[in-house]
Amino acid sequence: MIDLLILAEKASAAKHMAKAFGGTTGRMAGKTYKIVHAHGHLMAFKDPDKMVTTAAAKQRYSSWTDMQTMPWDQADFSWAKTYTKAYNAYTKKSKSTRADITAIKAEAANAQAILMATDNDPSGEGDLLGWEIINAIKWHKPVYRIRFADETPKSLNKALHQMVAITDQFKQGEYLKSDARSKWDFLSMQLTRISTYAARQAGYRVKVINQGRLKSVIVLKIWQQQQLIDNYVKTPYFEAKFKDPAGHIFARELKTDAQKQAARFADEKSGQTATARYTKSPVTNIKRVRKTQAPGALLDLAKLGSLLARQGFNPKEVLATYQKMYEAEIVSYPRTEDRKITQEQYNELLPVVDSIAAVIGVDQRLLTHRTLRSKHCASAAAHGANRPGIKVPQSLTELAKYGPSAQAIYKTLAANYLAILGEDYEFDRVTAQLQLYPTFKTGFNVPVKLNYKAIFDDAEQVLAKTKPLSTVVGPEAVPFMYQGANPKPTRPSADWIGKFLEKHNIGTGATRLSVQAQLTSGKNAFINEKRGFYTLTQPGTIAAVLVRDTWIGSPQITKQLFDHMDAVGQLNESPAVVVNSATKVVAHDLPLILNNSQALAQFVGKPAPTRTTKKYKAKPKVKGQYCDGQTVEFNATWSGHKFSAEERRKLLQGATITFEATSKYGKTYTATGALKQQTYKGKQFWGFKAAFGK
DNA sequence: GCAAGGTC
Repeated sequence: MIDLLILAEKASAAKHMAKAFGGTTGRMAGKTYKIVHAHGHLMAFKDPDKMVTTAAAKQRYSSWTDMQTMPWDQADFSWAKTYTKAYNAYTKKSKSTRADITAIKAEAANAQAILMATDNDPSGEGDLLGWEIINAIKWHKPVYRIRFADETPKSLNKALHQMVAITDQFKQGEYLKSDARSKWDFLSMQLTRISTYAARQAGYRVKVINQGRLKSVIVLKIWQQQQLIDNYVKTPYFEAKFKDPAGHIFARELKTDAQKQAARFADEKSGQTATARYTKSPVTNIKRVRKTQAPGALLDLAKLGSLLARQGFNPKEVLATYQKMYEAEIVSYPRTEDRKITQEQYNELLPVVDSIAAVIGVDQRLLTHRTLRSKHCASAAAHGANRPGIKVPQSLTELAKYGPSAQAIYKTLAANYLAILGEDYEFDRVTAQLQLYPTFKTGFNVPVKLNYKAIFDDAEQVLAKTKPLSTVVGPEAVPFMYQGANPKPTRPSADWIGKFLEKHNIGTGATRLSVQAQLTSGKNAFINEKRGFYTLTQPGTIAAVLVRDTWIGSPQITKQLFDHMDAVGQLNESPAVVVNSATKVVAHDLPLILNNSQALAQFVGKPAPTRTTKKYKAKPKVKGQYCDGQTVEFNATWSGHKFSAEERRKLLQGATITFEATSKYGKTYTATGALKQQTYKGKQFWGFKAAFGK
């Protein structure tokens, strides 16, 4: 018997704990222990029709076509969970998690208590997956919880001394809120059924039109942006500005629409007239101020994905390659939420920063900033921002075995990390104005010392390829007519969607990239991706048009969900209120989606005419009363033979008949048989059944 | 056939 069975979320966490506590089994703080681990969620909700008991309910919750069955009544559901299938990328096989549960159960049989040491995610997901396992093994003895700031030995040992008892899961806010979240998302599946039905009703032969609070928002946002681009009309304007001999532009700062209207003219002539009112003016009030800028935030996976998209790597490949590099401990944990690191994580990496620099060809003399800036420092960061691992590769070429993007991943990730060891970028801010017209101003930056920017330049993409202007301003500037235009809307891209999702706090670091990978791959892809730029496919356009003006397509829905989840987490609100709100969304969106299907023809073109192949042609039927009294319907023709009135009468009497049939190869043969109730693909039907072999 | 959230 051991005192504590320590349950870690995943293999890497278990490994770090073994390192911190002195082995997979052992004794620490006067207690014997053993470490086991899951791999994320081992349990998931059963299908809707498997969570209800009566035959009528089972029928209701399996329907994809009867809109009267929705919204679902969540009170009908048992919310029972079952094992999931875990996909192994190496064996390319899916395996049930049943074996993992059995193994943990066997270990628990020898333990006095379980210590839940899963991740401490802000969403409570670690608590949810921990309880799923504890419930699945039917554990009724004490449960303790630790929450660690990161997985370094120091933090893990510190957490161990702050162990708390959490024996009642229904009083634990973290569990309650993530449980409510998972039920909310589960109920949102109805919107996929509704959308699929709506598209088919409108005549589109679609597979599945997926909807959810990530998918719908992404697809709708891309569609709306595409509409803006399609409807964009370039409207030129003409405005008076000044230019000095070096080419610096002096202009008025136009903030409000009124200011813009007063200074900009739609026709060239008015622009010329306005410009002609000005004369050459001396430049005055030239100021040079030395300024500094600290390195930017560290990367998360979505940001890394979008940086690499510009180099032609797709999210799916980047995810897979990163995962392999993580398993080899060359890079840190991929699915992190963190954009910061703890002091411990910083200290851990410090001894190897010079060798990392050598591998990616960064000048080690630039790495002089050996304290962690507060802007990059978090008091708790379970995994910390995406960064290089403690294991440093010998060279970049050695990384090629992990995948096409491996070298690019390491170079980008390492350079971004090393930048925080560089000194602040130094530049001069130069400003000046015109003596005669002081509202006309200019301003630009002159680099003094690149410092961290020589390691990783976060603003790289913004820099134009034009030659920088001379830093000499003035001594005078002449008026000229500037021709501008209203800006063209940005093309949807991985980067752009990433920023949008982050702004609205939709999805987590892990799901933001994985849902984009999902939407851009497979036969039923909703998004075409090319070098990071997005366009919608036909099913993608259908999905978007269907959720116009709906709640599921609005980023506000996630905001509301999260606000309510926080209240549940604080035990200030009943979880049922959160779950109920999903039903309200379905009730609100159902008629809108059905109505939106009428707009499909306008935006995605008319559906292709239905194929009239033999396979889909309805066969003529015969109806009558069978000898047992029930009314039956069966095909009027069987294997090229049309039953005569006499044969039909006999068949309904239950008699055996014999006739000449024609095979599909044109050969005639004698068939003997009777009318029978049969099953085809799980569906029952009545029809002639030949007694072959006679 | 359905979600989003973990995981490999």
